[in-house]
Amino acid sequence: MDLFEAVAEPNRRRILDLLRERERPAGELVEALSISQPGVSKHLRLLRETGLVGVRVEGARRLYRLEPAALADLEAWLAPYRRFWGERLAALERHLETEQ
Amino acid sequence: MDLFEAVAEPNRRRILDLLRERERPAGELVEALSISQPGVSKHLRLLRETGLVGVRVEGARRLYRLEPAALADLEAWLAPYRRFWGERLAALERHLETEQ
DNA sequence: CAGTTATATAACTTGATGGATATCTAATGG
DNA sequence: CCATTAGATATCCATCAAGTTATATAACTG
Repeated sequence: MDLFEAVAEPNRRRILDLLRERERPAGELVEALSISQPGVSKHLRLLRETGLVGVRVEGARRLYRLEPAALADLEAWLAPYRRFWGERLAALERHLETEQ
Repeated sequence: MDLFEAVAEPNRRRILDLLRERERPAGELVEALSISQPGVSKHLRLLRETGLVGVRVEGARRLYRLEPAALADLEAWLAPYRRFWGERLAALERHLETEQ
């Protein structure tokens, strides 16, 4: 599973969003996600494998944290498009100004 | 199919990348993609349905163009993470400076 | 008009994905 | 220790996505 597919799944995006705030134990993510505990565990494994999250064992709990560097490839792919729609927006703005 | 899934597929990303340069007829995309013509046609339909590309009929050909505004939701999702890994990089830089 | 070219649609196959339940492991608390 | 809690792994199932071949549609071309 590559980065793009990892991020395509809504529950996984939700997990990442939650971890953006702070490190969380798996159980907390289970509560947040309305799918089964093994389901969440599976998503967490995938996220680990793609490098998007890291884990830290603390007693019986596993604390998951965001590993945002793994999003670099997505960012890199998107970057050239950003410029693109920036141009569009700029054009629209110019148009609106002219209209006034 | 939502935006994230649309972009998760490598052939579709390739199509978008090609259309970033310029408008192209479907056939040109078929040549570039090493999958069958109907395969490409199917991807183009999905990309149309998610608003990522637009078409223009010119005689027997369909000219596809990029519709970059449709990437806004992806951009919006990614944005808060960008700040995040900026912080990390900054922290690393500070660390390296301290080490020296 | 007949044949060819460009593209879309239909039907089908296959593999991967996401979910569930059941079970295993390891740590905690009494 | 034993029961409980936290989480991972195993297995199974249904769905879906992506590819293929075959066929339909429509526009050019001689």
